[in-house]
Amino acid sequence: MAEGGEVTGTVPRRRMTSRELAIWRSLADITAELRRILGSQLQQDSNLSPADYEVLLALVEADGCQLRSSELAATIDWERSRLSHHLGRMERRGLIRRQDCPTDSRGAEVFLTDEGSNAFHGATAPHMRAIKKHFADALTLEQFEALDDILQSLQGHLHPDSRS
Amino acid sequence: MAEGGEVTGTVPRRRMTSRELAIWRSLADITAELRRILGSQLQQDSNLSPADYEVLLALVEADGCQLRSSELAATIDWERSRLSHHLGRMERRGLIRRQDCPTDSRGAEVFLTDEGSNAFHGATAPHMRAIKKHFADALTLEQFEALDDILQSLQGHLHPDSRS
DNA sequence: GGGCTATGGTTGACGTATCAACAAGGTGGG
DNA sequence: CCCACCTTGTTGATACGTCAACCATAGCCC
Repeated sequence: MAEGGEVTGTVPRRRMTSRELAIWRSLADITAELRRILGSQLQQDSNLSPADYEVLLALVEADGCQLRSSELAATIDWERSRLSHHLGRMERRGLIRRQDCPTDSRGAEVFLTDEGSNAFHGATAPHMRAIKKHFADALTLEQFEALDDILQSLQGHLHPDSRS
Repeated sequence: MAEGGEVTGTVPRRRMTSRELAIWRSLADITAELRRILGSQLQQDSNLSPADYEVLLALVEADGCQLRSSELAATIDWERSRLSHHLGRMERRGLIRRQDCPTDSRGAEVFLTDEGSNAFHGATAPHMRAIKKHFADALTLEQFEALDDILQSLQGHLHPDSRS
């Protein structure tokens, strides 16, 4: 993995080649298609959008299946506004409920309903199967190693100072 | 790149490991963030959305900077309905225009306005720079090789029969 | 030609994401 | 206590993507 004799370690190199551009486009297209496939599979199997699933996952993993709205937003890295709109829709569908927070009258506690919990648990197994089928089954162990390495480089490039 | 002595060539392997799942989540998150960054940069620099850019690119590369609506849809792989909505918005902004097709009275020809052409040409250089800065500069040549290989595997897995 | 089906394109409804503005409750310094 | 300021969460406007329904024309077969 170590560089050979070529220089230009961390210095931005010359120009971007057309091959590098093509690889970016391919990466963008293929990941978009994977998202689309997995999303519509999830919708078909469980009537949940990927966004629903993300919210439910965060709640299931939280203590007592409930979270302050802003903690939930921080957990899944959403803007508060987006979360508020989405929680409104999920509440209408009976997946979650909100109630006033006892310790801060501005706040809201979000918690799972039984229906939300059932939906999440019913969705997980088919969703994992779909990820395996469409993504994991395509790659060899060596390719996973290489991809992990690449993703760490990209992550480090986007957020240079976040540890680990 | 050839497999060692391990078996299980094309047969779906055992279970998906949690590491493989984590790599998928990381891939999805990082590519989403890259799209977001590049998209908002494009918007800031040129007041174009990524979708606008894709449409303009297809038109610029077409003969005479014009295309039948359905050819355009095929070129960029969009549903006709999505394209129709988007062309409506782009037309309101003066980026493109539509006119009846002389050889097929159902059809519509889409063509670039001067404004659309200028917007596209002004957008390209900063957009390329942004892709270089946020994506290409993060990776080594070896990583590009590996990523290309991985993407071809994924592509082949998603569309087994499309040549090259 | 008359009718059937396929194709090209538009529309409306709905869910979703982002932005800016906002209301209302907290917090801390004077 | 009071006021300025921060945080929490909601709302409305706008843009976007998908789906199903739709209209008009083209192509075809009798």
